[in-house]
Amino acid sequence: MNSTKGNSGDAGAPRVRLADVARSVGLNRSTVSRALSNPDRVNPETRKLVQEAARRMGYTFNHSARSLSNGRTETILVAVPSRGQQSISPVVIDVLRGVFDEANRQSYGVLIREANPGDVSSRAYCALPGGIADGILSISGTAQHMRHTGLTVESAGLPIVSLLTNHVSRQIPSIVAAEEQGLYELTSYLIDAGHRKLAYVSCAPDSEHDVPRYRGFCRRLAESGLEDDHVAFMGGRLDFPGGVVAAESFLALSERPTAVACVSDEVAMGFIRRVKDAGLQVPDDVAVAGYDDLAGAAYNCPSLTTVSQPTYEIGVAGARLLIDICTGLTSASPQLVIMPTTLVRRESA
Amino acid sequence: MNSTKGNSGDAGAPRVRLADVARSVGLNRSTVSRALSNPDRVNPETRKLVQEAARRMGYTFNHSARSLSNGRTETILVAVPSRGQQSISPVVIDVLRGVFDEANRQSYGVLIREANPGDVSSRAYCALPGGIADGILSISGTAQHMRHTGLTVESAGLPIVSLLTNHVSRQIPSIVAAEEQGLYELTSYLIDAGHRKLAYVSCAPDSEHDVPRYRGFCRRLAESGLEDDHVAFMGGRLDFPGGVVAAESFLALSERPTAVACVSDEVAMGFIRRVKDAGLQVPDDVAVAGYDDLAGAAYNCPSLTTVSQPTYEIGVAGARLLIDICTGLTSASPQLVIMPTTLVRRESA
DNA sequence: CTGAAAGCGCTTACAG
DNA sequence: CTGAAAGCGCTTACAG
Repeated sequence: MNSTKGNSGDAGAPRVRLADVARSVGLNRSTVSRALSNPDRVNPETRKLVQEAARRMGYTFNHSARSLSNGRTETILVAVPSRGQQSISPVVIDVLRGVFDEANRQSYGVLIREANPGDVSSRAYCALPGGIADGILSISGTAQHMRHTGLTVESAGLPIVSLLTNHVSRQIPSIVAAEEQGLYELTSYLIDAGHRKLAYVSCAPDSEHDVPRYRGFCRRLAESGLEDDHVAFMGGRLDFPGGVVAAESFLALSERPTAVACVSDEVAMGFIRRVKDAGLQVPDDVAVAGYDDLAGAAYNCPSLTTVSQPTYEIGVAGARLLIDICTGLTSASPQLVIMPTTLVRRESA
Repeated sequence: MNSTKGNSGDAGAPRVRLADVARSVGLNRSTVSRALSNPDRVNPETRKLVQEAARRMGYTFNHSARSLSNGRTETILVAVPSRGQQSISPVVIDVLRGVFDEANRQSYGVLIREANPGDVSSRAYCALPGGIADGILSISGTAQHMRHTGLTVESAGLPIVSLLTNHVSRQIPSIVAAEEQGLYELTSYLIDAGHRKLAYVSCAPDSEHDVPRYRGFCRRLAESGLEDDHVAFMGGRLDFPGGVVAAESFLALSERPTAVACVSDEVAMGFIRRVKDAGLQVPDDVAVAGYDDLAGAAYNCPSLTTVSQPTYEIGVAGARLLIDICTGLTSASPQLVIMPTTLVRRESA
């Protein structure tokens, strides 16, 4: 069958197998297997004997064989949204860190797939082979994304958990930040600071992240009877250039709002840059706030007042929930977990 | 054996197996297997029959079974250096994008492991199980890192390729940016602009990335007989705060250099911020340049003159080289590939 | 071109 | 507590 096991590119001697260890200690393979992966079901002395032999011989189990046999891969597949030419979003990266740490802790592997939300042909998941992962973690997946990549519970045939975006209506357990509440509090802060004419800068009006944030903004405005006087700008993109574009619209206004809440830190930075270039002072002429609390937010000039999300914690919680579902510890019921955000006051607003 | 196949968390019907397809078309499993993974070795009509049945029945192969049988996982393991509490370096992220794209193109999976260079106990690789990946891609691994994580050709038992850092002396094929040349050209540019007293800002004097960059800086200085008059500052960290620290030392100087080359963009941004706060003008009082050409470099105020590295391309080339070695297309000889850098002129210098 | 058989390296009921 | 056996779902020389 595979006498030429190990490709031409390999280095080193052939791997030690379970059978080799068994032979060396004079025990059956089943006993050795148990001693290694189910130590309590074996005589303590046997256990020790086997474990020492395994260590001495440099035995490590074969992942494919084990998975094939017991039906679990102890690997999770993480789907991160591609932004085309642009680098992966720093927010997603931070969630990923949490996922790595938790997966590591539980000795799970993490397989990553970058998926293009717009590209219908990226059927990476429609034909997801079996035996590759026990579950799927979707980070910041849009509805379109979920549909196009086959990230539905049925078509994947694997449990799915969504992070950062709420897909409980698709029967997918989701862990999100309290985006609406975050913007509600930020808006409160702006109103308390005396602002009466506010603006909101979004990227696309119906984007997954824009909807709850804008809702929180409007809700707070309504509570102070200010909802009729606000303005909403569209940058068109969730990044620095998007903020610049929005700032142009802002500058063109005859009667400008005195405070603007941006959908993200990157957008806020672009907005600030443009209004500063136009000679305005931030926050004196216009207060500008962001959302995300990226590493760079503290270093911006002026430093950004923003909403901090527990990205790392969402990653940890997501990995844990998914693994618990995979192992049957938790049911796959479409629960929604909302993690608290916190307002970070700095110079820009 | 595994009658309870599929964990309690799974969704959907049991997977279709090769044998199911075989039965449905009245052919042997071997023929079906060939028709699907080695189409040329089968009668065209048979092929079509099988492929249609497979599609109709929603068959996808089982990755574990296939790997176990043919000895290849078609997966690469990527080791990215952990920065502790900090987010993964944006440079590494961009390399990763290239890796994803190329792996995808070749239908390879990408398994990620974040490894802590300082943490000796992170023996993630020492006990790397077989059947998990065909090769390892190490991104920006330091020597210490490689040693501690068992990333040596012998101990991993798998081919390794190093990206961004040169480990050919450890018999590891490496793909790096022309860092020395990049700084040589940047320094040329500064000298041509009339600067005669220059400074270099490093993070740690013997860091993998500092050595070649500083060497390029010094070499160019020497060519103009300027090597005795330069200053080197240490920020201690490869980030914004590191640049701030270095700027303090700079400001304390009685006779200050007129141009400073920083080891990275983040460091340059910190440096600029601090000297601006001290009332200096950039580039008029002091010209400051970075290295990396991060997305934010263009948005900094002033925008950064810097050295651009082909990070995405290095990722693509790295994945391709590793896969070629795994499949035996290329030998695992410790070749060194040096990708060209380019000087990006903006406002800061 | 196709089929029957052996084998990849594990795990896990089932006996004892 | 341990062993013998069957089985996970594929692939691939080997015959025909």
